[in-house]
Amino acid sequence: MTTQDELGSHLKTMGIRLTPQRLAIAEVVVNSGDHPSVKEIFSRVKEFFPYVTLATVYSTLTVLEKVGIVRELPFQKQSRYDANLSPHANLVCVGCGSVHDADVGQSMVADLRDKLEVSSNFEFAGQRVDFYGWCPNCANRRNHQTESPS
Amino acid sequence: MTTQDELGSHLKTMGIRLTPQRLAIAEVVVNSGDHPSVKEIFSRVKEFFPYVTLATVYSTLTVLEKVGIVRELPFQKQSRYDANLSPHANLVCVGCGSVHDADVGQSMVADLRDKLEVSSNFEFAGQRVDFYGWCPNCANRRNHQTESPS
DNA sequence: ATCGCTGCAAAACGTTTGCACCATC
DNA sequence: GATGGTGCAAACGTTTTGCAGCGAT
Repeated sequence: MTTQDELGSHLKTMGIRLTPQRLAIAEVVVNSGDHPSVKEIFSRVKEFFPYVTLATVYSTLTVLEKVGIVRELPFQKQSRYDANLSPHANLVCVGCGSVHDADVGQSMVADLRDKLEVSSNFEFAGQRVDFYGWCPNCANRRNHQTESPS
Repeated sequence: MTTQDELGSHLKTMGIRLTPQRLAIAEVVVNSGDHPSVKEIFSRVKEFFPYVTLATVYSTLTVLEKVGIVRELPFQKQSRYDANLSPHANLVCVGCGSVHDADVGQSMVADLRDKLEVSSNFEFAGQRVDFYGWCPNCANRRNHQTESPS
């Protein structure tokens, strides 16, 4: 639950020029429970700014990432954007493609990072933890559906 | 250390037609310590089969993934391929782009998965754990290099 | 001899870039 | 009024697809 005002002042604080499009794009990503793809962000923003283009969405997302408001999650087909910047795991449904944060396990992600940090001479800067599987809906549909429907 | 014969019989066992190109592509991925990109696989295979094309490499990698010999690791710019199918973490250098398996932490990845599996109603099928940072080489170069060289 | 893989070319797709006009500061 | 963001169009790089000839079975 982040207000437009909060987002707006955050952007201004970072010396970023504030436009209605940027505010709308930021709000879509920040207030989406899921991790929307660029096209999803594009179409949601289009409801308010019918003439907005993908180029603007891409450019704005890059700016928002640079000031630390969102994170890019590159996937095979297209990138999604995440407003949760703390170490956490994502649950990716291989059925419907939905992506959601795992409700628990944040500390384990941090623990794993700490452990790897001491046992390797690697300077850690970030991480990406995705678990693939079937969300409740898709798992259900999968189990109750015969291979060859009559 | 996997021999061509072992790879060959694995492919034959799966009912996959065995060609010299496929053998070479499989060997490159399986016997590469790192996780080569498609273009890297392409150029390594080209040393032995100068007329091989990217289309063949892509098609073969898809087949190899289907029979469970390799895994695709999609990155922002291009996909890499990994022959280590057990749950593990990757160390991705943001300086040089290299990708290597973390030597420890496999059990923690499995533990995290187990914990998430009981606390969510998600049917797990796989995972991808990447840690981003600076490899020893790039970290060194970064620390010993002034921002503005004279 | 059959089936399907290879190599070639073209298409498809997400993302990036160049530029003139316009809005924010 | 100056700077830089927007929208439009074209470019780019990776991946996918269609197809004829050839190689593995």
